[in-house]
Amino acid sequence: MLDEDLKSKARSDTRCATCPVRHRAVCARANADELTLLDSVKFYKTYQAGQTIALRGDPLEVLSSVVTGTATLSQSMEDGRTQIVGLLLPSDFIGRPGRDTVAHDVTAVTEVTLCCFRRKPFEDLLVNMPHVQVRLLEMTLDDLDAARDWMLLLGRKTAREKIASFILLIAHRSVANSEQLLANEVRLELPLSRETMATYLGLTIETVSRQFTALRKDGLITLDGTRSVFVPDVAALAAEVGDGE
Amino acid sequence: MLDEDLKSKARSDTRCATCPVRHRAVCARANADELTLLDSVKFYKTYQAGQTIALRGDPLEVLSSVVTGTATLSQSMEDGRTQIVGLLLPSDFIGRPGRDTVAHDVTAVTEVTLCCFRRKPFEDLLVNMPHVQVRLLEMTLDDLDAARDWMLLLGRKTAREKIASFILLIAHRSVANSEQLLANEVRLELPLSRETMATYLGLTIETVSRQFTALRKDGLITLDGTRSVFVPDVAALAAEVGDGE
DNA sequence: CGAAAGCTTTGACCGAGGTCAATAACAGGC
DNA sequence: GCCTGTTATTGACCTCGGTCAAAGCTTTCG
Repeated sequence: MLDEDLKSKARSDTRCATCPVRHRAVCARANADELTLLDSVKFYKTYQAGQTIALRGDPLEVLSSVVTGTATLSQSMEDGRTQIVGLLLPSDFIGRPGRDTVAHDVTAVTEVTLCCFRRKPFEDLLVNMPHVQVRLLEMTLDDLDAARDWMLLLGRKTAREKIASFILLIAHRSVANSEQLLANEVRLELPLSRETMATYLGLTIETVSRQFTALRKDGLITLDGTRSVFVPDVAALAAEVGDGE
Repeated sequence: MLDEDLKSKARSDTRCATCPVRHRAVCARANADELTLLDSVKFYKTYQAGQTIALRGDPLEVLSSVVTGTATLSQSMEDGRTQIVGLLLPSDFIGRPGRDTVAHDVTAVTEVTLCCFRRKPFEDLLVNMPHVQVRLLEMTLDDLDAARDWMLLLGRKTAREKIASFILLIAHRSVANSEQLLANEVRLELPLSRETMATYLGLTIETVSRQFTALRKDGLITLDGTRSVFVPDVAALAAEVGDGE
C-alpha cells in the first residue's frame, strides 16, 4: 500500500486552490462564487493505465476535467481499425453538456485523475456560471481547431512529417520549460507508446519506429531509452513539418 | 441581367419568415424577440463559385450562416498540399464569436448566399439571446463530432470506403427525399467536382475517378453525367463503409 | 538471478494509391 | 452547329508505407 502510494502520481489533495490545472481548465475564469459552486459538487476519480473510462454509446452521466495523466479519445471500425481522434492532457475537458450519450471511446493511457461533475447538476449550474459557459465554448472551439489541424496531418502529411509534427506538439504542450524552447532545444517525455502514437498518427507501429530511427540518424533528435527525446535544434525539426506553424 | 437572374440561385427575398434554413441554422431556436434582434442587424452577401470568402489569418469581422450553396473550409501546407477540413452546406455557421482572426480558408464551391452579422454587434447581442448561444454551442459540438468522424476516414479508410462514405454523407445531408431513403434507394447531386472531392477525402483526383468507376462496375451506383448519382441499394453501399454508422 | 511477456527495432517483400501522360467527355461562348 | 478550355477517365509505372517475420530490449515477478 505504501508502495502503491509512492508509485502513483494521483493527486490526493483535491482543493481547487492548489489544483494544477486551476487556470487552464474549464474553471479557468470562474470567479469566487462560481468556484465555490463547482467545488461543492465536484469529486475526484482515478483510473489505472489502460483502463476504459467510457465507451461510445454509453449514457453520459459524468463530465470531467483531466487533472493529471494522459487519456485518448478514439473511434473504431467494425474490423478493429482504430483512430485516435483526440489526446486528453491535463486541463482538457471530457464530455459535453447537452448530450446524453458518449460520442467516442475514452481510455486512460497513463494513470489518470479526473475532476468530475454529474452531468445534470452541472448543466443546471452552468446557467449561473457565465464565465464557465464562455470558457467551455472557447475550449470546444480550440478542440475543433486542433481536430481540423489533425485532419491536414492525417490526409496529407508523410510519415516523417507526421512524426515531426507529433514531437513538436508534445514539445509545445509540455512547456514547463519555455527557456528551453527559446534556447531552440527541448527535452521531452513521450506520453505514448509507439503503438499508441501509430493509432494517433494514422500509421503502423513499424513505420513509427522506422521514422524515429531515421530522424535520429539525421541528427534531428536524440533518444534516451524509448520515451525520452532530446531535440537539439527545434527550428530544424520544425522545418520537417511542411507547414508554417 | 435577366439571364443572370435566371441562372443565379441566390435568394433575393431576405425575410427570416421565408428563410430556407430558419429552423436549422444558428437561429433555429430563437424566440420572437431574439429573431427581431437578429433580423435588424443581418445582411445578405453573395459569392460566385470559386471565389474566396475568407483567408486564414484575416481579421474576422463577419460571422454568417450559409443560406444557399456550398462552400469549403480548408487548410494548406507551404508546398500547396491542401486538405478540406469542413464542408459548409445550407444552415452551417461560419466564424466564431470570441476569435479575432479567421482560422481556415473559406471558399465558395457553388454560388453561395450568406446571412451575415458583424462580429462585435453579434457578440454583444449574444448575451441577450440565450437560445442562440445554446444553439451555437450545440452546432460547434456537432462540427467537432463531424471533424472527428472525418479523422477516422482520413487516417484509416481505404479509397473505396472513403468514396462510399462521401456518397452516403451527401445522401444524408440532401434528404428532402426521406421516402427514397426508406425505399432504400437515393438519387443525389454531388455538390463537388472530382478534384474538390479528392481534396476533401485525402486522395488524388485520379483515385477518386477510378473508385467511382469501380463502384459503378460493381453495380453499387449509377452515374448520370458526372455529378448525378443514383444508389439503387443504400444498404449495400453502406456495407462498403466499414463502420456501423 | 532468470524466465516470460511485452515492447521496439530491423529486414524483406508487397500492394494500394500516387504520379505522369494521353485521351475522352463536357460546358460555355460565338 | 463548332471551337476552346476545363474536367473526367483511363493506362502504365513507381513509391511510400503496410504486412509478415525475426531478433533485440525492457520490465516484471517469482
